[in-house]
Amino acid sequence: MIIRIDELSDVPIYQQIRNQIVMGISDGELKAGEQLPTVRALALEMGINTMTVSKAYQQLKMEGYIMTDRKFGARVRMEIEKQGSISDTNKTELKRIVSEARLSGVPKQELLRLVEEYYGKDSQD
Amino acid sequence: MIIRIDELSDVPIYQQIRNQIVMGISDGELKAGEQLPTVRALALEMGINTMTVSKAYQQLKMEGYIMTDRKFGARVRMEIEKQGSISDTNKTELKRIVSEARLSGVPKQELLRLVEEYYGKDSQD
DNA sequence: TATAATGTATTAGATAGAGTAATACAACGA
DNA sequence: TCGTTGTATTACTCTATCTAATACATTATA
Repeated sequence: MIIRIDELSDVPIYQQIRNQIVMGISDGELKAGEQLPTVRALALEMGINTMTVSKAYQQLKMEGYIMTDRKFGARVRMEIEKQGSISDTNKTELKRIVSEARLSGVPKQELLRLVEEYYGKDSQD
Repeated sequence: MIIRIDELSDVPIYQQIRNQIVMGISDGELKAGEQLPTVRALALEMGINTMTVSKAYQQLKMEGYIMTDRKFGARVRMEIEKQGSISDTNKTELKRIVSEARLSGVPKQELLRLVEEYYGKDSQD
């Protein structure tokens, strides 16, 4: 999996790494049980510090997305716990994005289409 | 319009103010041409510094949402320029939110419903 | 047994952004 | 003239981010 860092973004590097891995899992690009690059390998590849990658992995571990092990390194968890609800923070963010899009003249259908695209195949479909 | 600041949030205060005003405009709570509180009044009311509010207003002005005038203070712009598209940043954010929701077991329909709710009545409906 | 690789902890420092604070200025109405 | 408006300026504190250099425990492998 290719991880790209936007140097101009105000989103912290470790957060960008974390986000892209989460999206990779959701997309199916990263499968359950799959091993992630080692912190050293990823840090070397991206030209950043080891601890920056470690922070991303720690957060992912704390959130239940991955497991870390000195034996196998970092792997995607087999069964990610399902809260079943959207966090208040994400709800507020979603409302902000929808509001900005609406004021920019983006049709509602375009937003719905994007959500469909990003969500992908639903197991309930 | 009531603006609430989440002290625990890692979103900067001036950004929270900016976001809530944008959402207020989209919701119709703030109408075109309506006058916003003065920077001093809002700063006093919220117990924050004048310049923090000024930063929020400057950003809103730069983005085309409001107009500032020494005569009338800050007002919502009559005609907000419509780009017609969603910014790359917001697209990435939207994908992140959708991915997290999906992995949390939130059904696609729930997300679509939220977007509908936040968007409100579409002029094209 | 020795070596290498794993995630992690520790400590320190540099840098930038956020927020506060105190003033001051120009523009405009009353 | 006086008050209010947004804004500019300057300085300071505080925090988060990121880098840097090590070190440690654990485990597979030669």
